Amino acid sequence: MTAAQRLESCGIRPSVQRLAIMDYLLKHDTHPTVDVIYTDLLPVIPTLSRTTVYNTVETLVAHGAARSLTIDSRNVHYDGFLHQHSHFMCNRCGRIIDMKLHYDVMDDSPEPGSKVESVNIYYRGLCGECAGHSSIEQENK
Amino acid sequence: MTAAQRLESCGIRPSVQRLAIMDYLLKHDTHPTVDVIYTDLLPVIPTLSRTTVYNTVETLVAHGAARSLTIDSRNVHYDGFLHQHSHFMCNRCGRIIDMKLHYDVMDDSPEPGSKVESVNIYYRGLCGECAGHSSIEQENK
DNA sequence: TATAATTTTGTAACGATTTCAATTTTGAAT
DNA sequence: ATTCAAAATTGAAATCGTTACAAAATTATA
Repeated sequence: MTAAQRLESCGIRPSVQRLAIMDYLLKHDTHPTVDVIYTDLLPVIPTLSRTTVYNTVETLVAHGAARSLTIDSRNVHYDGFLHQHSHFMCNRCGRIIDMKLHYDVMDDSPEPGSKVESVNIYYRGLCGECAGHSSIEQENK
Repeated sequence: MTAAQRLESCGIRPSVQRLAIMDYLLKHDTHPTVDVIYTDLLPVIPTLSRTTVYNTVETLVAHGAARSLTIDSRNVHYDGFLHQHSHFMCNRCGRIIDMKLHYDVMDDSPEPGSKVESVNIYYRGLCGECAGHSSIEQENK
């Protein structure tokens, strides 16, 4: 699926910036922050503003074209992969890795009358690379 | 379980501030932010500093006496209830409500060699109270 | 007591995000 | 095409949660 198709199917008007940001999310499974998106796209769109990236990811999430991840209390991360899946965040290097969902999520309500809209599952620990080493200083804490 | 017992069992030295904050977490299932804890305890401990609350909750989490919740991208919330459970955050009023865990969490690894340390599950939607109304302006967004 | 270690405190700094008004771009209607 | 209105982009300033830091206070130990 192209960025144009995703925007179209979510009812979002295309623009150079929106297409570039959507495209970035579709082509990277790294769950970038606003700042990463901004830094990586600046060479491509030299007039790009950080505010535009904030505005755009907000629009994408509001229209269901992307998902925001609040695993990391420091920054919000964004994910353009919409199929149901969970995440693993490495406590040492900070990477967020996709994981398959291994069980059926219940849609039970916390109290009568409430409506569940989304379910988020994430794991924390050490990724394969970081678990291998033993005494490398922590890049993220 | 008293605050003193919790600190003791987690190897944390007691102090007036630590006891008060631990006690606050044990007596409230509201998943307060640092600011809420600070504001509520200030009348009790007039000399309390916000920094102390930050330091203390960090100590509590580091020693396993409390848990931090990163559901809300705005603020970190804290939880003194240690049994395995999940959370529901209302998209309108912002409340975080405890939920039972309805299934076994798999401890499968995202990649070979990685080590899972914790699993977090949270739901978002509208709580019973907010789902009931239809057009009250949003207090939290 | 004296001394060292720990904890608390307040201020300043930091950094992610939001606000806002001006500018630019886009779309629709002439 | 040209004009006008609406929407999107931009950059600067403000906001606000959190962290850093050094001084003051408290506690533990000798």
